[in-house]
Order: sequence, then C-alpha cells, then structure tokens
Amino acid sequence: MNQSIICPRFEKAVSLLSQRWTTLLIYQLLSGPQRFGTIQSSIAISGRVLSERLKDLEQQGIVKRDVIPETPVRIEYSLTEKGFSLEPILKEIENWSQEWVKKEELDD
Amino acid sequence: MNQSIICPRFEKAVSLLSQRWTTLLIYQLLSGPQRFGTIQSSIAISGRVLSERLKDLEQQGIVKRDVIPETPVRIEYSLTEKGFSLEPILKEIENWSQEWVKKEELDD
DNA sequence: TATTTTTAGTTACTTTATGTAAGTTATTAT
DNA sequence: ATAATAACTTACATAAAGTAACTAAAAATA
Repeated sequence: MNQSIICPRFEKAVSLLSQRWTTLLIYQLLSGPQRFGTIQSSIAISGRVLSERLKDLEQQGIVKRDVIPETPVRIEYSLTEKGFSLEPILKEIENWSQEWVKKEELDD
Repeated sequence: MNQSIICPRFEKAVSLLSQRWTTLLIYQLLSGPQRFGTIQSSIAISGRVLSERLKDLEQQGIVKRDVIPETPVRIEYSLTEKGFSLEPILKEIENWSQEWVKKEELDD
C-alpha cells in the first residue's frame, strides 16, 4: 500500500526541528551567544528541558558551549556553522507566519 | 534580563511545525490527496495520533477532508492552499538535510 | 566571618503526549 | 451468513515535558 519512501536525511532534519523548543532555541541563538539564564527567560522553556536540549544540540554540532574565564566564570552558548546554516529555514517559517497566521488564531 | 520578544505569529508557526508528525504528514500530502491508511503506512505514525493530527490540521485550515461517494466510500485527505504554502519551508529543510545531515548520524 | 545572592545546573515528582493493541461501525466480498 | 477492509475510537502503558525544590561554587553584603 505504501510507496515513495521518505529520505532519511530529511526525516532526521524534521525530527530535529520537531523537538519541542529546539527551533525557538536556535532562533534565539541567531541573535548571538547567550547564557543559560538569558535563554531560559527569553523562551518559556524549563531549566530541565533547556539543559537537555543544549546537551543534545551540542552533541549534534549545532550549539557550542564556552566557558569564559571571567570572574565570575560565564558560560555562553552559541551556534556553530551548522547551527547558523539553519537560518534560511527559520526565515521561511517567519515569512510564512507573517502571511498565513492570523490574529484570531494567536491565542494558543 | 530578557529582551527582544519573539513574534507571536512566528511562535505559532513554530509550535505548529514542532508537533510531532505534523511536518512529515504535510510533506506526505504534498504528493497529492491520500487516504488514512496510506498516510499511516507511509510515515510511522499511530492511528490514534494520525486521527488527532488530521482533525487539528483540518481545523487550522491546512488539511481538507473529502468524502468521495464511490462504492465503497473513499475518504481523502489533501492540502488546502494554506497547506501548500508550507512547501518552501519543507524544501528548505530538505536542502539543509542534504548538505548537513551525515550518514553517520542517520541511525536515530 | 557569617549570610545571602547569583549562576548553572540537577533531582524527584506530576502532568501531558504519544504508542500499542483491541474494539467499533459501516460497507463489501465470499 | 461470515469474513474482510477502511476509518476510526477507546483503554491502557510508556515516554516526554513541566514544576518546584535542591545543590555547588563563587561573590557580594551585613
């Protein structure tokens, strides 16, 4: 009954972006390196999940974690090249949303 | 501590596409109208969730449900104009995946 | 010096989302 | 009349996410 198998690379990319918070997190980091607390307060993610996601994205080479030896030590998260390469996707989502998401459906 | 508030339309679009299976489901319908069973066997979604997603997407004006009066009656799901308008996003994801998803990371 | 704050998390527990498998209703094929 | 198929739905199990309290290390304050 089935036909055209879906490309596994595409599936992988979709499953990455379908993880709750991941897209918003990357979007947030597009505006520059940020600390744990800043990210947490800019999107509504819980600390537990943010920590999980950051580890995950770091492991996938999308996010980079830097310990900055100031006093006090500062920990900064930023996008890698691979992370930044997702920008066109996010821009398309942004364009789409401007055109197709109406005021009436904004109360989640 | 927070700054730049994220556009609510963008957030809405992201939350739509971050629902598990939604992107793959839309992708599948890009190739034309399909029946419940066909969709179910082309992506690995369970009947319970597929039914839920279709109702949801129908309500958001992305998917259309048609009862085709053949014998036996056939029920077809297809994309609306709004649904098709998501294609550029999916194409961007596809492009990205070809460039950035490596063989090594394909075993989910 | 002791006490409180701040940052970057982690842990334990609850709620929500998804998966699994069996059941339902209507129609059709045997 | 009996079995099969399509499109769901229901009940229950497991996994993912939310909540809130806790920790460790350093720094600021009393």
